[in-house]
Amino acid sequence: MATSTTRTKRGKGPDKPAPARPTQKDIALAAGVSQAAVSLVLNKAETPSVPPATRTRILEVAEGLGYRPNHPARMLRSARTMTFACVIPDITNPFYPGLVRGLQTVAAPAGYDVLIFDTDGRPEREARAIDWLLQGRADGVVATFFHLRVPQLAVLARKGIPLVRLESRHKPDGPLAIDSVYIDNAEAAAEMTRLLIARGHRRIAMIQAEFGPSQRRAQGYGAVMREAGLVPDFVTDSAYSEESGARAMKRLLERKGGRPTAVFGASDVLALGAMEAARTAGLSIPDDIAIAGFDDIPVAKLLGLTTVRQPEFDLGALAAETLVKRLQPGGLGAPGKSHELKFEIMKRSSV
Amino acid sequence: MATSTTRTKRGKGPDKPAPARPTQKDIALAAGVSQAAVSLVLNKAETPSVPPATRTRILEVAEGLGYRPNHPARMLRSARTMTFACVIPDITNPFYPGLVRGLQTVAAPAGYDVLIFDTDGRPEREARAIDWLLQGRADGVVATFFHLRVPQLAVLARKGIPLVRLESRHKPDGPLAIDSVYIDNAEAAAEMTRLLIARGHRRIAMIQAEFGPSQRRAQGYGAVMREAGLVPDFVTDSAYSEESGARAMKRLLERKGGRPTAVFGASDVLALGAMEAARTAGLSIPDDIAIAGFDDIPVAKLLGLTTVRQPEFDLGALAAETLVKRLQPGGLGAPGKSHELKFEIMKRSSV
DNA sequence: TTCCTTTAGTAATACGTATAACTAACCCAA
DNA sequence: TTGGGTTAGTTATACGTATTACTAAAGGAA
Repeated sequence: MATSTTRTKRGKGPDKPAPARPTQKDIALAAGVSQAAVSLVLNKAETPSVPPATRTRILEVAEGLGYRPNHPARMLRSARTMTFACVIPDITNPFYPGLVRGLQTVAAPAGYDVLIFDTDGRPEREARAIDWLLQGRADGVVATFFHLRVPQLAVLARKGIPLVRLESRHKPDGPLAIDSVYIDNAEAAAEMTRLLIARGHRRIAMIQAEFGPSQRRAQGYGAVMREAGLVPDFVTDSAYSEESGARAMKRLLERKGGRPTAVFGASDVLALGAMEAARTAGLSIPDDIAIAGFDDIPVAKLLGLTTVRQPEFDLGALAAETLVKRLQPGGLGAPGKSHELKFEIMKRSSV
Repeated sequence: MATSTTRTKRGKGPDKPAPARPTQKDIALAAGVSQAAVSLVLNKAETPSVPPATRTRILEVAEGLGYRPNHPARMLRSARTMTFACVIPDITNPFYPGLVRGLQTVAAPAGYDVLIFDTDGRPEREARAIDWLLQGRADGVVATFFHLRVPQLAVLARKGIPLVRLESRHKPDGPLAIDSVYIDNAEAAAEMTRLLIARGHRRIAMIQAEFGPSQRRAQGYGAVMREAGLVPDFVTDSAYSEESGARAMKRLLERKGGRPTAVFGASDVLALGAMEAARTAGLSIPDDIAIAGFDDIPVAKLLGLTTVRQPEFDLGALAAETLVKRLQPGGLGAPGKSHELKFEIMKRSSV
């Protein structure tokens, strides 16, 4: 028993003798019971085999020593991490913090923590995320993948890790524990395009990003344009960043054939960059050029940006609910479902 | 040995037979060696006691089975989580994502992941964060606490978990592994106040939040105001949110004695709310009322908000570097240091 | 041949928890 | 007085990994 008390703990290096975090063994020793009894009392509300007196003593000793359960040990033993991972391209894109908040709001009461993994929208980082998840660091995942498709993602589901994808359209049900939440991006973009046309615009350009939901939004825009007998006009820059948006706008403004009268950014961040570039070029919005976006990030309202509202908080909350259900007994067997939420066109002053 | 192959794994419930993630034992079995040999090969670059042929065989089997190390088991065994926690009031406040990015940028190459914990700026959630950290979920922490002070935080350092606080001023060195990074908030606010006075303003109000760095900023503002023979004028609303800022501004505008000519928001988010309220009231900025903020969040530039730039990315990166150093052998013994970074006044069109 | 060294590993253990299986001591009824 | 049941626990084991201490076999030198 002396071995237990002389234990030095965590790194036998030349560090200061950081006092050990007390374990159940320490409590057991101090309370004169076995470690098993301690575990029983600490975890079960009702313990038929431990009388109230002993129970109280154990709890008091635990309290006195400042006992906190060792999370890694619990994870190992129970094969549960009580953690959700949130895999997103970029936390500095204002769309995602809202999503994260929605996730957390549902996850926390269910006992789950949320861990953020940024991919930068790069394929190798997305692959790393999968690898990371396969190490058993989270019980479930909410993710936006720009590059990976179901074949690469299926490994998660097969290993018992449910995944909820933030998607840009309805996905057919599949046999695996891969669900999705989405708004109909194509229809939303179509509606926004119709609005621009209704306002009299004929030369409408769309600023796209290379990957991600931009594609689907472009489809909606393109379809409506052609339907109206107009020519879709795409400018693609790399990422969902203001810099990309500004660069694309510059290219539009420098064109020989004259500039468009309206520009539809595939995301608010792109639209913001476009607005800045337009202002820098001395154009006034919406008189000289109309600008629309997609996402309705918090700033959009302040800047008067006309945009498509995605209910990001609700999307996150719904994703979390889906995961919580999946992780209840038997939940992994159900086929993958696709949940649609409604978008809304926010008409403001930029159009 | 049949026991190992018939193992069903993770939840003996009525779930689908999710195939087990292979362990070192499985590799050992398939390669005809012991688990110890597998661990050796997988972890050490050089293994004198395992010849190249065996080594290659083990690696091939591991690859073939799709082996991924079990993170919880590693954590338990090595008492290292390879995770940093980032404890912040609210990830939707645009100041923090930049900080997180800085953190991640330094943490990732050093092998650390970053986990986000929102406190909402509420004392009980801050206490929960401490509790959570004491469960051994992270090797180090970067945090902004609005309520907890060193006495409550010391427990982390005493248990060997280094902490870097995002502070609003210099902190004297302490014996514990508690460091801080900061810009001189009082001086920054003072300088901004001087700018407002130089622009001819006499009636300058400050919108404060109840807790957090607002206090320190208010001190700088108050000192300069009094020095200049002016009367500090504080309006306090609860949180760092646009709603709070707008509410506070409304109160300022509805005052009987006439409204101030300049308003200094203790944070950009507060200033943004104030701007909106001013616009709603039909005032033009800066002609009818000047507005200044603090933080230089990304939108500030777009909206032309004059503000104090905090190098949030660098603050995060520096915090991460500090943690990485602390976690090197012997790093926990050094006294706590306070690192100052420079702020910058961003003069834009709102003042 | 004997002893020593090298090679190529293996066996055992610990990390902290949860839980299934067991048991000693006592009481009560038949 | 024997058997069964309850009370109050305990013992043992497993989760997957990392690491220390050990060893069997082969090769070489004296």
